[in-house]
Amino acid sequence: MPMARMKATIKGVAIELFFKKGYYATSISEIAQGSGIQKSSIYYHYESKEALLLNILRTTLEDLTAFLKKNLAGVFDLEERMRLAVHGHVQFHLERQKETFIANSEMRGLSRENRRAIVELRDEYERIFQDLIREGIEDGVFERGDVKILSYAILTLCTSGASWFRPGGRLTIDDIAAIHEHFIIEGLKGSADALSG
Amino acid sequence: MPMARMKATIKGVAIELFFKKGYYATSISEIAQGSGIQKSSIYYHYESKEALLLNILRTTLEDLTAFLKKNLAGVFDLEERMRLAVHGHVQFHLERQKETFIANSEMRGLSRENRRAIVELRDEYERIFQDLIREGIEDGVFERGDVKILSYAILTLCTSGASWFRPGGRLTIDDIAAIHEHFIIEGLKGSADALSG
DNA sequence: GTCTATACGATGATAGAC
DNA sequence: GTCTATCATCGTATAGAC
Repeated sequence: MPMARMKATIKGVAIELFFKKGYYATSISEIAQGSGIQKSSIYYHYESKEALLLNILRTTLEDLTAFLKKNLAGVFDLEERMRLAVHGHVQFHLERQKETFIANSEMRGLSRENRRAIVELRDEYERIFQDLIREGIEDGVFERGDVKILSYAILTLCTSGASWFRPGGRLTIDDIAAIHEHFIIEGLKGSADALSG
Repeated sequence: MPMARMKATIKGVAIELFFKKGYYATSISEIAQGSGIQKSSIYYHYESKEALLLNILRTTLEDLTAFLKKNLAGVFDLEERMRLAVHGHVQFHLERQKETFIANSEMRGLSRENRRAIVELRDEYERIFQDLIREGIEDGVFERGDVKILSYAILTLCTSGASWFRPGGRLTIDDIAAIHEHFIIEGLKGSADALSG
């Protein structure tokens, strides 16, 4: 098997296991077994267990941010930009449920320097939402409110779907994204002043 | 030191460590060191590491449910009941931030039977919110909507404060509870129909 | 109730053959 | 690229003295 293939296989198996059992509870042996190789062979592809986790977290956050920027490109209406941002955020979190769950829960498995790098990526993503809220308020599209708290509330609400969503269930990804999109836009326009304290 | 005291000390140390490093990443040795005893002495108070986790999860969920029921006792107006439920939920999650974080993230550390028992406690709590939403809709106080999805959204939103709240910061616990209370009541009354898909 | 000592398996990681 | 063999360490938990 060519290296790139096995490297991707290992990553896929790790995502499944980290999602199901958690990073610390998953052993290199289990990842090797799921990949059909011996545990020592893992180290040919990844230099450590933490490097494997870091790879998962980094690509997930990079893909997430790239997806958001792509969705917003060429759109200038602020309400429409927020709708697209929320919709894309929900969509990505449901389509890549396992990776985003890991990204939201397993940062403690990283060393200080690695964690710093990942937190910076996450903050960059959150800043896009905070800018959208700020611009919307300045423009009068949204009511006044605490930008940081609003952004946390929005992102948490949208991410939450990932914990109960089951593919093939009653609602499609687009249904759920639409529900959140509507709810949040209403909240930002109508009740945002309540969030300023 | 009398047994009850040390048992509580161990539990307190475990809560700190499980919150900071996670259940699997925390060793019995570390808990012992933090408690000022040898690791073997832990087993005089708790029969296993999992029993310690179970104890934390059970008391947290039992206290949470008792707090909610106490808050709702003697109040019959449905909007007021929902306000009190949200306010109490936020308050408890901010006052006992570490325990509720553990309760929300470390259930995977339990065996199947123990997890079943804890999930049942959690479901009992969530059912109180779902009943409130259902009754509010039937009474015409809230707009129509999907009761389960609404309850998940409400609980997630309120719990989220626990991940960024820092005691002594800009906002008090009551401030944050009031913000959420207002935001959710507005959502239930005004935009709830958006959540029915 | 707490101690010292220890059993015993599993872990992440490396060395070197093929 | 993958294998076998192995290392050092640490994990939970127990036995028995005090």
